[in-house]
Parts: sequence; C-alpha cells; structure tokens
Amino acid sequence: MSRTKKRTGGVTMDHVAREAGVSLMTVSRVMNNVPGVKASTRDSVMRAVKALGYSPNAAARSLARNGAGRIGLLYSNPSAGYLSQFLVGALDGAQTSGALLVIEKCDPSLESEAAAIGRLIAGGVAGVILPAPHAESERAIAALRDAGVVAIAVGTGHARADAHGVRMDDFAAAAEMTRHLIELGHRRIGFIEGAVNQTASVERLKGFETEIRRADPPADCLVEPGGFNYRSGFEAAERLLSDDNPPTAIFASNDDMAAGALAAAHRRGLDVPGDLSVAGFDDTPLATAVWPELTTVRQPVARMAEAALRLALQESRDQSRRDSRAPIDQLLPHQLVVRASTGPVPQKS
Amino acid sequence: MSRTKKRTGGVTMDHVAREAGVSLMTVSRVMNNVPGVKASTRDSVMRAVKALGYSPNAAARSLARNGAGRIGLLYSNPSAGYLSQFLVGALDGAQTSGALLVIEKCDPSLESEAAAIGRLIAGGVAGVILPAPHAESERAIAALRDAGVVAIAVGTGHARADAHGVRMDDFAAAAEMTRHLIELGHRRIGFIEGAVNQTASVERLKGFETEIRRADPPADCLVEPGGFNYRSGFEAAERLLSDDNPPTAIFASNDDMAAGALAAAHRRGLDVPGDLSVAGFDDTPLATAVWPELTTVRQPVARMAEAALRLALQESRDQSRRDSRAPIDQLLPHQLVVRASTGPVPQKS
DNA sequence: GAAAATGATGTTAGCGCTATTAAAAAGTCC
DNA sequence: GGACTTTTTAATAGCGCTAACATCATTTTC
Repeated sequence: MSRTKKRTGGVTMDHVAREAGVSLMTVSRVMNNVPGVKASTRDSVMRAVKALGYSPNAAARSLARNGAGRIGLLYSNPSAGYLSQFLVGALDGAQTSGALLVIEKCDPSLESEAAAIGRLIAGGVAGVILPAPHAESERAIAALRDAGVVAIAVGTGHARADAHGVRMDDFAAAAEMTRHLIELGHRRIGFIEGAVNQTASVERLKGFETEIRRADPPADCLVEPGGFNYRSGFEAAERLLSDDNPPTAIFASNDDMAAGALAAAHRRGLDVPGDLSVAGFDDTPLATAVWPELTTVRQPVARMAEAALRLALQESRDQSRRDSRAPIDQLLPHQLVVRASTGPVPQKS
Repeated sequence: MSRTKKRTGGVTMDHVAREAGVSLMTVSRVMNNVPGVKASTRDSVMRAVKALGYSPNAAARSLARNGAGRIGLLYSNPSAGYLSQFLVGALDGAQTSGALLVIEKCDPSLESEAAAIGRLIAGGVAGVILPAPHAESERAIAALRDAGVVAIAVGTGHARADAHGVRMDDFAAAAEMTRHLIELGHRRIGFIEGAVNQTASVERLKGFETEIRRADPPADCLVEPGGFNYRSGFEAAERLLSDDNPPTAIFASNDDMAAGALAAAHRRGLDVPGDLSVAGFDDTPLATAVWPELTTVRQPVARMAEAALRLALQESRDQSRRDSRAPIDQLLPHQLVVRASTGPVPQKS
C-alpha cells in the first residue's frame, strides 16, 4: 500500500448509506432526527449505523452547519478543582452531542474579558458558556447578544433576565447546611462569605442567615468577608476564632476557604470536629483531599457544564426560527454531603 | 431580515488573501508556518490577518487534514490542579494546531484503563496522550501500538523505549531544590516520597539523595513514603515531626503533600518557615493558595500537554511514510520557584 | 547563454457533512 | 382516471481549509 487513503474514524455516512441502501442525505436526516423519513427507512439506517459502528464527524458537521454547533467556553481562574470538573463535563457533553468546544481563557479584568468575548465571536461560535465569575458580567452578555450569540450563564445565584441559565439552588443548599449544623447543636456559627459581586455568594449568605433566624432555640452568627480562596478562608477563620466568644462551627462559602479554615483551626491546636466543626461548599476534589474530609454541598458542576452545553446548542439552533423567547432557567439538584469535618457541638466544660 | 444568510464569524482565509493581494494558499502557508514563503509576503499576510482579525477555523482545518488530528487524552484522577492545567494546555494546543481532542476518563484500575483505551481506538484517534499514571502502563502502550496509534507518554521519570515522551528533568529539579535547602543551612531534611510505581517519583527521590550525599558539611535525611495526596503528606509529616531528632526542613514530592505537611506543622504550632521549612513540587495552583505560599519547582504542565499534543499530531502524520523510528524524547525546562515557605535553618537555642 | 535546479506562488480537488433544490413515489380529489 | 397535492428520496453545491501538483520567476551551472 503506497498511500492508504487514510480515514481516521473509518466509517463515513456514505458507507452507512450504501449499507442501508439509501441515499447519503437520508442518513443525515436520520442522524439529525429530521422528520419526514419513513419509519422503516429510519430503522434500516439505524441498523446500518450500528453494524458499521458509525459515529458522525463533529468537524465536518460544524463546518457544514456553518458554525452552528460551535460553542465557546470562557474561563478565567476559578478554583482549580472547579475548573477541571467543569471542563470535563463540558467536554463530555460536546462529545456526545457533536458540538465543537472552543475554550478561551482570560484574566479577571474587564478588558481581558471583552477581548476574549471578541475572539470567541470572531471565531464564529453560535453560543457561549459563561461559568461563575463571567456569568455575572452584564457587559459580556450584552456583547454576546449584540453579536447574535446565545449566552448561557452558569452558576449564578438566581435566574437572569438577559441570558439563559443553568444553576443550582444556592439559597436552599446553604440553608440545608446551616440546618445540619444547628441540628448538631451549634448555636454560634461563623460564616465566611465568598466574592460579594457574585450572586451565588449572596444567595448562600441569605440561605445561611434565614436558617439562623429560624433556629429554635435561637442561634447567632458571625459573618466574615472572604474571597473564595484558601488564604482568605484562613484569614477569616483566624478572625472568627480570635473572637472573645468564638463560634463552635464555621461554614465557609466554598471548599477552598473551608480548607483554609481547617488550617487555621489546626494552627490553634483545635481538633476538628471535636472542638470546631467546619463545613464547605461545592464538593471539589479538595474536599476529600484535606484531613478531616469536609462536610460540604455537592454542586453538580460537571452536570451543569454538560447541561449548559446542551442548552447552548439547542437554543442557538432554535434562535434562527423564532427569536427572542424568554430565557430558560435550568435548576440542577444539589446534595448535602456529610463527612468528617462536622460533629456535635463541644461540651461546655 | 428573514434569514441572515450564513456567515459564522466572518473573516475567512479568502478575505485575508484578497486583502494581502496573494492567493489563498499562501495564506495557508503562512498560518501553518510552512517554509518557502518570502519574508515580505509573510509580513503582508500577517498584517492582513491582524487588520481583519482573522482566526483559522478549527473545524475546517481538522476536516481538510482528513481527520488526521483526532487525538485522544486519557486521564484518571490526579491532583485537580494538575488536571486542569494539563487540560488547558492540551485544549490550547488543540485549538492552535487544529487537532480534535477526545477526552476519555478512567479509573486507576487496569481493566478500566484497557476499556478506555479501547474506546479511544474505536473512536478512531490517530494518537493518544497518556499523562502521569498511565504513561507508565506497559499494557496501554502495547495496546496502542498494536492498533497503530501513536502513544505519547507525559511526565515519566525517564525516556521510554516503547513510546514518545514529553517530560521534565525530575532528577535535576529535585536536586536543585535540595541544594536550595542545604544552602539555607538545613542539615537534616525530611523527604516525602510520591507514588512508588511512578518513575518520576523515583527520580525525584534519587535527585534528593544524590544532593544530600554531596552536601558539605554533610547532611542527613529521613525518607517517608507518601501517595501524592494531601492526606499522605499530612501523615508523613506527622511521622517526620515526631522523630526524636526532627528535620528542620521537609521536601515533599508534590504540592498536595507539601500542603499536608504545612497543615501538620501548623497543628503542632510550628511556624513556617521560622521553625520548619517546607518545599513542594509541581507549582500547581495549590502552591499559591496555601499560606505561606510554597517554595516549589514549576513543572510546565500546560506546556508539556501542548507539546504532547503537537508531538502526537506530528508523529501520527509522519508515521504513514517512514515507520518505526526511534521514540522521541522531549525535555521541557523546569524552574525553581522560591516563595515564603522556606527559610534559613532555625537557630539552635 | 541555454538547460537544469531551485524558489515562490497559484490551481485543483477534495475532507464529511448539511441545505437546498429537483425529482420521484404515493396519495387524493372530483 | 388524470391533474394535483403530499410525502419521501436523490442530486448538487458548498462550509473553510489543506495536500498535492502545476506554474511561473529566478538563479545557478557548465
């Protein structure tokens, strides 16, 4: 063989068509679930697809659709655990739904974000997924809308009016965790806030406070600002623990900060959860990497990413026909994960 | 307007060619750094590219290259920081070189690995990138070779005879870090090993021991096993610090374990670096997330991933003509990063 | 100074898939 | 039962890009 006339995957639509005894276009219709194909024809095509192990070529599809199916993903620099989970989910979704993911990185600065959005638009994406910090950016969403590109905000605290969204119920989740702490007997609980400009962060605080107010017998709380990173958690915990009447439990708005709180507690020779309970949020890999393993809330990051991708795909396709429908708000279930870092309130000595 | 008649991003090669007054093919040559284009022509093309904000269409590229350029990436569950960096690097490389990344996840078990490799091969990839733990798997590499798929091992301790590799000099890097500690005056240094079945881990230990032996005045060391995760680092540090004659510095084979060591030190009320110096390895995001920030070795993970992708692409393309050449071994530069967690040896009291 | 060896560019033909249009088969009606 | 719809299928033309080959200018060589 001089030149094997290569084929990467191997099977193309043409092969399937021949095998099924229909035209290439019919196969395409079947693959895309376009109505107007006789059931028997559809069946024989599906059989051929299975027999040959055919799988569509995403690149060709994206090309032929003239960019439809190209979805951008903007990320800056969130917690590493969050990013990798998110990426994996998105990648996974892209693969199964035949989308082409275009990943674009940027700094947290507004200019950098604008530039990245510009690159994405120039790259001809049909939709853009905006995780965590960018999901709050009015400017990014406006730019996208002006370019006629579908925007999907992921992980905001509440539904947006100007973009579709995929998110979890931060309020309810934070409330659940707070209830868990209260049920363990804690009556003085410290809370470490996340970035104040993120609505999800605000919802978590609200959920916490609501539940504190509802406690019976009554509970009180100390709220410290934080920045969603380890260091800020460490420092906030230091402040909390040096209070004259320190809390018996600390609830941090994310796992990184909870890990920081853990370190602060250890530094003071406190046993966790014997002397102090610590709870996190997100269930990133860090939650099980630290010792003791963190009680936290599992945010279905990968699933959210996948859902966002699907939504972007679907909406960008629909957009062409009917325009400007109400934004979709997709809420994914979370889960309280109780591990070793929380326990009953210490006995008064 | 009823239907905007296509146009995804806008600018295509054709536009650039017209703008620069050359043929489409010349633009392609410039974009792909193909030699044989006059410098002046190249310049004017580049100018047109910038003026129009052109960016190549990955889908079309991948298609035109006849799918050669579908590259698989197998990952299991390394440190989250490592994964996200690796993924980002690979994605980045994929975008610029027009490859199509197929990400496949698996458990650490051999069966799961074999299954994932099988899926990858069935998916028609031309090459597979094997990071950290899988890069050591004879079985995976053999399966790939049998299927005629190029394998790229990333991050092994030394060059492999059966696969191309992209890696860093673990031995030299560990030696450098050890020298740094010795120069700070430390003469009793604890070392926390990584996973013993990874050659990179072994090389790091060798580098450490070599440098310890070379110290003048002589130094000695305590070596504790570890498992590349936070918890094992914490436990190993506990053992080291409870020695009758504890070390004044601890060098952990990766950042996760160093963070664990930090926690252990804090728990004992030791100041870092006042009472104990702690050094890590890899420079994952965790290194700057903890407090104090870790002195560590920067492993160019993203660059290694990108290099691996490029290598996979190139080799899979070359493979068709000349076959079975000697494996390529690409060594990327590392860098000692001195931050706040290491300092001079404490004064004897 | 003509032939051959370079260089530097231009042409042509797809890559695998999807729109769109044209054609054929199957119903429908009066 | 023939003209007229309504399904269903086939054929054609790209999407944006690159490989291979063709075509010109230049040199170089004897």
